[in-house]
Amino acid sequence: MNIYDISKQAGVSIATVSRVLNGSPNVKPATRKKVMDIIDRSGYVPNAFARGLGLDTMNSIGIICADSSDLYLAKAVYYIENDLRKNGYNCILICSGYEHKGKEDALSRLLNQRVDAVIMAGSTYVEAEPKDNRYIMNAASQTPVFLLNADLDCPNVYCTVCDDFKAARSATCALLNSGITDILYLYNSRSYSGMKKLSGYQAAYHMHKIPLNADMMQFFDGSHENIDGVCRFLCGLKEQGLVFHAVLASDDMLAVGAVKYGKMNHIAIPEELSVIGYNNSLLTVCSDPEITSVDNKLEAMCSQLVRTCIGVLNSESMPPKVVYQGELIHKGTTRLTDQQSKSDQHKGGHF
Amino acid sequence: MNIYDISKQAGVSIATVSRVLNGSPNVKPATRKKVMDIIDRSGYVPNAFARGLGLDTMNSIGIICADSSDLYLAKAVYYIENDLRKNGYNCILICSGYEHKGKEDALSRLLNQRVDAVIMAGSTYVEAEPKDNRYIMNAASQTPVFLLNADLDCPNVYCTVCDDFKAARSATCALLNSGITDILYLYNSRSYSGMKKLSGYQAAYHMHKIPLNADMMQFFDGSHENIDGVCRFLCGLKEQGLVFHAVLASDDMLAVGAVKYGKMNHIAIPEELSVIGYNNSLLTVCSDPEITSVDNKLEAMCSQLVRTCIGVLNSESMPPKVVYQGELIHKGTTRLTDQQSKSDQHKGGHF
DNA sequence: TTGTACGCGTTATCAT
DNA sequence: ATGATAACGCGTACAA
Repeated sequence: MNIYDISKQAGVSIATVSRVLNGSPNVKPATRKKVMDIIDRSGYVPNAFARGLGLDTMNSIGIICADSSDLYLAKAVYYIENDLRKNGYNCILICSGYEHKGKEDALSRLLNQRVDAVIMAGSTYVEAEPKDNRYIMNAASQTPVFLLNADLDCPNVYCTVCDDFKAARSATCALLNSGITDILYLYNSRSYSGMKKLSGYQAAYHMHKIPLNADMMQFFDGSHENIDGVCRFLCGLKEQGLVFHAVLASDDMLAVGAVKYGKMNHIAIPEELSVIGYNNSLLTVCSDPEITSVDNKLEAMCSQLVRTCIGVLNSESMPPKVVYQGELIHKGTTRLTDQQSKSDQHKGGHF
Repeated sequence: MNIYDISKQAGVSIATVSRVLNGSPNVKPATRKKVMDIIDRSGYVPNAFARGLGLDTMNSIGIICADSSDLYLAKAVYYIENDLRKNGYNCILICSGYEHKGKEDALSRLLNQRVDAVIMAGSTYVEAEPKDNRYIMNAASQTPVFLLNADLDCPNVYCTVCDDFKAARSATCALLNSGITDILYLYNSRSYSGMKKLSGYQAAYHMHKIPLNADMMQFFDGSHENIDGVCRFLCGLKEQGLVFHAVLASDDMLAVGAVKYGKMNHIAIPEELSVIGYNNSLLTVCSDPEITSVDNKLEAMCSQLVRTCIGVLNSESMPPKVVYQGELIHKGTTRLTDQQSKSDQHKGGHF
């Protein structure tokens, strides 16, 4: 079944069928009805490939993320797919993994597919070495690129980020204000955003004029699901004599590990150990007590990212960078008041 | 840049360029090299739409799931995408939601895109009413359909499932054998697989000649993330006077709620309350104690599903149905021995 | 309001 | 081993 078959059966030319199909106003109602009847009866659907060839688009957008089963990225993909679909776009999903090669492959795959845009979700896509971001810039010269939680200043690249520096600083300040000065910063990623969080932690100490201790910034080098490993890692630190009364984690999963560590060692939470996670994910409510966490407004960010994307595809002028503000959500692993953390957000504007 | 530009620069016809591109053996090595040099230098890539039009495929496969941010489905999508990519296919992801309309829309969208195959992940896609599965059968007449965790006997539909009936029965038997006869079955889905699990629970009681109590099979009607709601739901049951010393949940998230319920009411786990979850997801290790859960071999199932899919696309003969066996993974919320549960798997073969 | 004819960039068939 | 040319099915400029 193609447009010729329909045109023959309806006794009109393919141009008229095409016009009916695409809702052109220049069709006599009677003709339109006649054609529509044939189309409905036959169940004809235009061939998407032919359409794509002529229009140079199949209305599809690529989404790259490192691991779509990661709690945070899974949410991001879900929000983005929903919004794009509402705007008439299909999503081609590629999980790139965390290695550079995988990222480049994913991007080139999508460009070969001639997607209308590429969305890269996750801070892992912008790296410290400028040359490692070259491949994104090259892609952007062909197709608009939209980054979620990563920042890259380049034409045709649009960033939607959460200010992780401020959020981490606020969280740290909240702990410092409550009188805890031995805060262990626990992280598992050295990505752009990972480094921003670390800087935020450090900035809070500077603000409070408390010297930093390198041992209190610990990198956990393990799988994103190895909660038990995090727990053992902290036990190891304790055995080495490291003393800390709070853990600020760059990810909720690390925070869950910290809570487990506390329980295993009979350390009361939050009385003797405060814990703050990051992402305010489902994990925070699985834990007992529930984990205080930084909410980084993922849904709002995704919604904004798609809005920007659609705008760009419609040749509207769009901001190359939109910054959201994280918010500390107090739950059961801290004994902080909202007042304290809020006052800190207003300080430190000099950073 | 198109194939004509390359052919001109190389001083050959487009046919030769095409042959070089597609690795035809009928090209003189010297010519091949000459053409390849031009291609490499210019960075030319064949137009995917034109290619699609000619070959009637763009090597893309649709994945439909209700909610790609659901822990279980997210894993499924991840495994499937990875395997398909290794086989040279791209994935178009659509989240259909749990309503019928969304599912139909998703499917028709993919068919319009002329995907090579459709994968529907999740038990929600096969419903009790045969007419509600009509849309899948129709799709199957155009494109092969692969179901994960759902069973539909229809030409061109291939099913990869886990025997949830047996798994639920084994889990229930394990509890019964340990002397607990008041087991609350908690579920949140009336899908095909949801009903299978429920039947498994009931079958175990039959096997042990213990009468069923309708109050002990409770449906939780809430969001997939409302752990607090589950907890309150159980508290409500307790207040109504319902007595149970074990909870068998159709989903880990429900089991997490049960553990929380136990803690809130100072019920010792597993001493006074055993809890078994389903899916053996990350949630089971977030909880304290870690939750005993039914592992349904998701990764193996996905791998098999993709293998079947690739086989079908290559016109190989493939089995329309592959059944996996779940396995009870003992963790901290039960006091069962492997022996007990294993012996039950061998009984009841008459079901 | 409608129809004709061409272009989109491949792949494949058939000559040579 | 290579080239000319016909599909593939649609959108659309232009003509009528």
